[in-house]
Amino acid sequence: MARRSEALTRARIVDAAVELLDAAGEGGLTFRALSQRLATGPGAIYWHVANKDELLAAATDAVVDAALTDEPSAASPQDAVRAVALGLFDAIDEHPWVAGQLSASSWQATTPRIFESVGRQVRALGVPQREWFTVASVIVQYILGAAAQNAANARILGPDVDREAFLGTVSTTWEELDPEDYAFTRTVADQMREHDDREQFLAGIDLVLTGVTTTHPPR
Amino acid sequence: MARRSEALTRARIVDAAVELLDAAGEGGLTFRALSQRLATGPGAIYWHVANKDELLAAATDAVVDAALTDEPSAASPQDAVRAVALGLFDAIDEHPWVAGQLSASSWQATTPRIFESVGRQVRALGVPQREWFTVASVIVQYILGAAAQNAANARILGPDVDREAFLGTVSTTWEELDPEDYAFTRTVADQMREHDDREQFLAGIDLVLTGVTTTHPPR
DNA sequence: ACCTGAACACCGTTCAAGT
DNA sequence: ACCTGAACACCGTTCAAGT
Repeated sequence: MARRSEALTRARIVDAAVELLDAAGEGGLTFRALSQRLATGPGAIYWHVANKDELLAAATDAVVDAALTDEPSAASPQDAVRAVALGLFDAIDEHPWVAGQLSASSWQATTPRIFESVGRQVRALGVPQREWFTVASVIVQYILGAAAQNAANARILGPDVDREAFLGTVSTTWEELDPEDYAFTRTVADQMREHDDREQFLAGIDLVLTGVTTTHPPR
Repeated sequence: MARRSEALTRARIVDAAVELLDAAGEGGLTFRALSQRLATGPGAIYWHVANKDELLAAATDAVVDAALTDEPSAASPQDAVRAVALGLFDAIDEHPWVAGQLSASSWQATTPRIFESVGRQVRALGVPQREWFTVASVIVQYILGAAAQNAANARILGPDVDREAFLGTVSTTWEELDPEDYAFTRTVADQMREHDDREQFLAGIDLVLTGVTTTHPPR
C-alpha cells in the first residue's frame, strides 16, 4: 500500500493526516502512526511541517477548501447560503474532528473563505452595508456552531453505534429527569428521538435568514 | 497555600482542576500538576475520578452550573433568553476551555440544563408545541456555537495580548487579501476592527429571536 | 476506605548523523 | 536539501504497597 517511491511532500503528509483523523479521530493522529504510514521516521515529517498544530490546521484547511469549491450559483441568496451551509455541514459530518479545529487556532486562515462565501449573499439580500459584518458573522457562527455540535454528537456515537438506539436512550434519559426542574425537556423528549439533524440544521438557517430579512427588509 | 489538612474530595479536585484550566488552558491540566497542587500523588485522584475525560466533564459542569444559577425572572421571554445567553457567554469568556468541552463529550450531562432554560422561554414566546424542540435547539446551538468561537479567539489572543492590536492585525490581513476573491471580506475589514464581541453576540440572539417570532407569530 | 509513588506504555519534539 | 531513528522530557493510567 505504501508507495515508498514517491517523494515525501507536504501534500502527501496532509492527505495521510486527514485519513488518520477520519479513521481514528483526534487521538489517532500521531507522528509515529503518520510516519509509519508514510514509511519514514517521525523526524522526517518535521522537515515539511512545523509541529502538530500546524499539521492539524493544514488538514482542516484541506477539508474546508474541498467543501467550498463548488460555486453556489443558486436561485436566491437564501438558497446560496443554504448550499454553503450544507456543504460545510456535510464536510464536518464526514470529518468530525474538523469541528474542534475550526473553533481552535486555524480560525485565521480558514474562516475568511467561509466568511466571504456567506458575506456575498448577505450583500445580495440587501442588508445595509453597515450591518454586513455583524450579519455575516452571525450566520457563520451559527453554521460552524451547529455543525460542530452535530459532529460532537456523531463523535459520541462512534461509527459503529446505531443512531436510532442512541437517540432512544437519550430520549428515555430525558423522560426520567425531574418533572419540575425539567418540565420542558421532558415534553420534547419524543421530538428529539425523531428529529433529523440535517433538517434541523436547515430549519436553523432559515430562522436566522428570516430574522435577517425581517430586521433588514430589502428595499 | 495548600491546605493539606483537608480531606481530598471530588469537589476539591474539581475546583483545583478549574483553577488549573483557567490559569494555563487545556494543556495545563495534568494529573501531576493537579496532584502537586493538592499535595498528593497522581494516583490518589483516580480514587475520586475515573479518568481525565470525566474530570474535564465535571469541571465543565461546575462552570455551567454556576452560570445558570441566577434565575432569569426577566420582563419578557426575549429578555430571559438574552440573560441566559449572556450568562453562558461570560462564563465561557472567563473559562475559554469550557467551549471545547461543550462541543465534546460532556454534552449529555450539561446540555439539558441549558436546553431547559432556553426551552421555557420558547414556550413562553408562543411557539407551537410541535416546533419546540427545533426552535430551542437552534437557539442553544447559536448560543454555544457563538460563545465557543468567541472563546477560540480569546484563546488565540492569550491573556497578555492587546485586543485592539490583535484586531488591527487581523483587519490589516483582511485588507491585503485578493481583491477579487475576497471583495466582501475586504470591505468589512474596518467593521471587524471596531466590533464588540458581546454586542455582536447579542445582535445574533436578536436576529434568531426575530426569526422565531416572525416564523411563529404569537397568537 | 483511602492514599502513595514508582513503573509502564505512549506521545511530541529534537538532533546528530547520514545520503 | 532531505531523511533516519535514537533520545529526551513529558503525559495518562495502573497497581502493589502502605495507613
